Amino acid sequence: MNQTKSRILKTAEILFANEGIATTSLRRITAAAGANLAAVNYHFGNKQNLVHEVFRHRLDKLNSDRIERLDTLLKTNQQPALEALLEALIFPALDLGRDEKCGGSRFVKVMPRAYAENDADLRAFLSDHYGYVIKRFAAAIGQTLPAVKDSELRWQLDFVIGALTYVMADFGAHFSTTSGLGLSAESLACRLVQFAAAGMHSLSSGDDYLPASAIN
Amino acid sequence: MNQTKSRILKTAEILFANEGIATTSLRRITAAAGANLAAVNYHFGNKQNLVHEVFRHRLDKLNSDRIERLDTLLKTNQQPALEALLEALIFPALDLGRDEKCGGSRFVKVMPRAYAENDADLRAFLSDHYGYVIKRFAAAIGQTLPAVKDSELRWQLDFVIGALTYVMADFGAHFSTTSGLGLSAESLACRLVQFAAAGMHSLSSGDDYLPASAIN
DNA sequence: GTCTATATGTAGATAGAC
DNA sequence: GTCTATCTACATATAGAC
Repeated sequence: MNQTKSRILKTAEILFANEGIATTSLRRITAAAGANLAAVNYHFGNKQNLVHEVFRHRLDKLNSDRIERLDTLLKTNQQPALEALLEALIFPALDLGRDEKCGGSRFVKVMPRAYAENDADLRAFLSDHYGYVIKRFAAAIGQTLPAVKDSELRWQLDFVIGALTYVMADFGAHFSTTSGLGLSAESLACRLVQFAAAGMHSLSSGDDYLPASAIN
Repeated sequence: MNQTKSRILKTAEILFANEGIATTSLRRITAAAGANLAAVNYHFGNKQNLVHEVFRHRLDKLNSDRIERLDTLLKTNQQPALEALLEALIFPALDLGRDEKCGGSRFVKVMPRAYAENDADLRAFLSDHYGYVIKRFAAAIGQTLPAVKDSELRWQLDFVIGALTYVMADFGAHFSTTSGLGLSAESLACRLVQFAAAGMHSLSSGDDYLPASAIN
């Protein structure tokens, strides 16, 4: 890849992480990258495509890692444990967050913005390109927890992905400044897997929780 | 409150929810509210103050509801169950999400943006005004789970708030279009409480989870 | 309290020289 | 492939008439 092009891509990722996607101007990006404003349009066509490329650059690998782990699990074990499936979903994400050298730890702060900024085009791009990953995990987890309806599973996975997304952003923020508050990405990932598995097992146990207000 | 002022406040909330805070212009707000552009500066001073007022308008009540529930729990029971404490944290948020009539269901889509857009001023405002709420819950939960270190508890509450924030935004989006995918806000809240309590109990049990990759 | 008009800055995008 | 210069649109904010 052209040097100017890759500098713009890298700088865009940093600024998107720190200052948001919609609010970061092309002028700001090119100035920080030591490139000319017109270079963005030359190399990427327009801002929208630049945003897509920033995500594609990281998510292609993250999601192929997830699918690879999932396939390995399903090949060696036709009914993997919930914990193992959650590991396959969660560990690659926090591996990315731990990757200081290639800048993956920067990208984990960009990801939550895709959800929160709610850019219709970006959501469509992500859903088109990576939606099948969540679908495949939902299907595999559905096999492991047959008592749970599909619509229930959908919400439970939302809990898990919400916690993962939020904690990645928070972890990314603290990791760079305070070296992780004494908690490594790996141990954080283990805690999240344990947390999520316990939560999902509890919700699939059939022992429905009743609010205290309904008991009193 | 002046009619023009309250129309601007309400319209700003809707547009912030749908299109983001930084990216929604005052022109767009006043045009949609049927007001004049200059009215914003007259009634709110500047855009920053308008943003603060949108949040204050909802969060004052949400957080006083949480504190009221927490105080009631602590008054009648000096060691409340984890589930009860999580209810006090979570139920008011999903009550707000269910409030179609007064527009609370709109606001739940604005809240995640406060995290994601990472506006330093807005974060400071929220932390200054409402940070004590999370601190009080952390303290109360710490009493109930004495085996858990403060720094651990911090991450676990992040899991919970991440799941809550994410699911509120997602729920708000689907609630308005499909009437909630067959799941009421109340039952969603119960599931989240059960999920979070099971996760936190598991992490405080001392049975540390080991990744499958470490076992093989 | 509400309006028009305008000052001032910045956004994305592109034409055309080199 | 990279630059300068510029177009067009839209941002926040304010002064001053009514």
